[in-house]
Amino acid sequence: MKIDPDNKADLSAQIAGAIREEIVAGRLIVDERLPSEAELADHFEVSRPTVREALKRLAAQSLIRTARGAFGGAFVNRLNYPDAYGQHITTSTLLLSMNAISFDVACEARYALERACTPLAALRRTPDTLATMRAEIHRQGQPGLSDESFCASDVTFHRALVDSADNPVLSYQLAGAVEAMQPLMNMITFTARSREAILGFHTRIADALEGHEAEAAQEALSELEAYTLTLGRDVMAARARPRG
Amino acid sequence: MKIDPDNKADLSAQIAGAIREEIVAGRLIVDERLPSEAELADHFEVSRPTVREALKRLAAQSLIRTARGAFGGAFVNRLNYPDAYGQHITTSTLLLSMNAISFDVACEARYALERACTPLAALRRTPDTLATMRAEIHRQGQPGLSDESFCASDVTFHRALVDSADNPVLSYQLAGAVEAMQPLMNMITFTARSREAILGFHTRIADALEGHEAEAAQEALSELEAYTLTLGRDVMAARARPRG
DNA sequence: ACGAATAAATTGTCAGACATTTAAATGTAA
DNA sequence: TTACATTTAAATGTCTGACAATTTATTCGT
Repeated sequence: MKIDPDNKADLSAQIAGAIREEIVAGRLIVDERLPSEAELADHFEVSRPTVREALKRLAAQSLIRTARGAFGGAFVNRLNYPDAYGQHITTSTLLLSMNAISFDVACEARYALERACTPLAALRRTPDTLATMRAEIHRQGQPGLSDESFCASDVTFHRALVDSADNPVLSYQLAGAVEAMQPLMNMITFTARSREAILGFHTRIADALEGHEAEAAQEALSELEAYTLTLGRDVMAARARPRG
Repeated sequence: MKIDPDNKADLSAQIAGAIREEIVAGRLIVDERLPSEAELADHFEVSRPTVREALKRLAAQSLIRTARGAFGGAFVNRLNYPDAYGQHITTSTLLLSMNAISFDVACEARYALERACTPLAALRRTPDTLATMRAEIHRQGQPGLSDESFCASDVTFHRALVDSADNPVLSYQLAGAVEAMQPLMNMITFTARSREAILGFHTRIADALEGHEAEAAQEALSELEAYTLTLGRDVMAARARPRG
C-alpha cells in the first residue's frame, strides 16, 4: 500500500485518500479484503481509532463495506446503481440549495438533459414505461392533489421518460438533475390552470413517444420548459414584492 | 437534534445519517456550528470516538468541515463546485469500472449528454472556450503524442465544449460522464489514421460553434460518436481473438 | 456422522488521557 | 493609550488499553 509523508494534516484523511486511490486505480479489486484494522494501524504506524476514522470515510462513499466476525473485515465494495443514485442526488441537491443557483439555470440544465435522452426514449420506450407515464398523468389530473404530491408525480413522470431511453448510465446521470430540482419546484404553487397546462404537455410527450416521434416529443418538452420558466419567474416576482 | 431508536446497527452510521438529514433538509444551515464532539457524545449517549467516526463520514461527503482550536469545531460546509465535481467523477468512474458497462452504452450516454448542451454552446461560446478547443485540436495533431496525452487532450476539448454552454449545473452533471469515460477510452490505441479522423470531427465542431451553427455541431458530434463506436468495437473484437 | 459447545479473529464501542492548535483574554512595557 | 508578548481555555487530533458482539471454524460428545 502507500505511505504517508510527514504531512501534518489529518492522518485519517491521508490514509483514506491512499486507500481510495488504490481502489479507483483498480489495484484493489471488488470484494478484495483489506488488511484488518490492527494490521493497517501497524502498517501506517498510527492507532486503531485513526484507521477506523479513515475506513468510515471510505464507507461513507460506499467504497468499502465491513463485516464483523472471524473472517470479517473491510472489503472493497462493488458500487451499485442505488448507492450511486443516492450519492449523486444528495450532492446535486446540496449543490443547488447552497449556491444560489437561479431557477432559470437549473431549469435550463434539467430540460437540456431530458431532451438529450428523448430520441433514445422515442426509439426504445416500452409498454411498461408508457404505462407509468400514463398513470402519473392520470394522477396529476386528480382534484385535491397537494402541491407536494403533484411535484412527486412530476418527478416520477420524468424519471419514466428518462428510463425509457434504456441506458442505465444516462438514467444515473439524469437522476441527480431531475431529483435535485424538486425542492425548487416545491416552492411553486400549482394553480388548477397551470396543472391543466402541464398535463397537456405531458400527454403530448407520452403520445409522441408512443408514436416514436422524437421531434414532437422534444418540441413538447421545450414548450414545457418555457412554461415552467414563466411559472418560476412569477413565483420569484411575487416573492420580491410580498404585498403586491 | 434527532434521536436514535434502539437500532442495533452501526451507531456512527445512524448519527451521521441523522445529522446529514438535518443538513439536507436545511435545518442546519451553511456555516452553522455543530455542537462539540463532547456535547454530541453526551446528546446521543455514545462515546466520543463514535461521534468522531460519524463526523468523519460527513466530512468525506464534504458536508462538514472541522477546525481546531478555541472557537473551532464542526461547521456545515458550503458544497462548492470543485468538491462536487470530485465526488461525482469518483462515483461515476467506479460505477463504470465495476459494473461491466459496455463501451456502447457508456459511449451512447456520453454523446447524448454532449449533444444536449450543443445548442446552448453554439449560442454562448466565447473566444476563450473556442481558443481552448483550437489549442487542443492543435495539440492532437502533434506527431509522437502518447495515447494517454491524446485522450487527456480529448477530455479537455470536450470539457471546453460543455463549458461553452455556460451553465454550471450542466457542466457539473456532464463532468462525471466525460471524465468517467477516460479509462475506457485509454484502452483504445489511436492509430495515426484514427487521430486524423477525430481531428477532422473536432475541427468541424469548433467551426460550427464559432459560426453559431448548432445543427452542424450536433451532426459532427453524432458522426464522431459513430466513429468512436467503431474504434471501440474493433478493440473489443481484437481482444476477443488475441491471435486473429 | 451429526449437533452442540468452544475457540479464535475481527469489528464495534467505551473510558481516559495527552498533544496540538487556535483565538480570546490578560499582562507588560514603550 | 497602544502594541506586543504571555497565558489560558476550548476544541479537535491522537493514543492506549480494554471489553462487547459477532461470525466462522474447530473440537468434542453422543
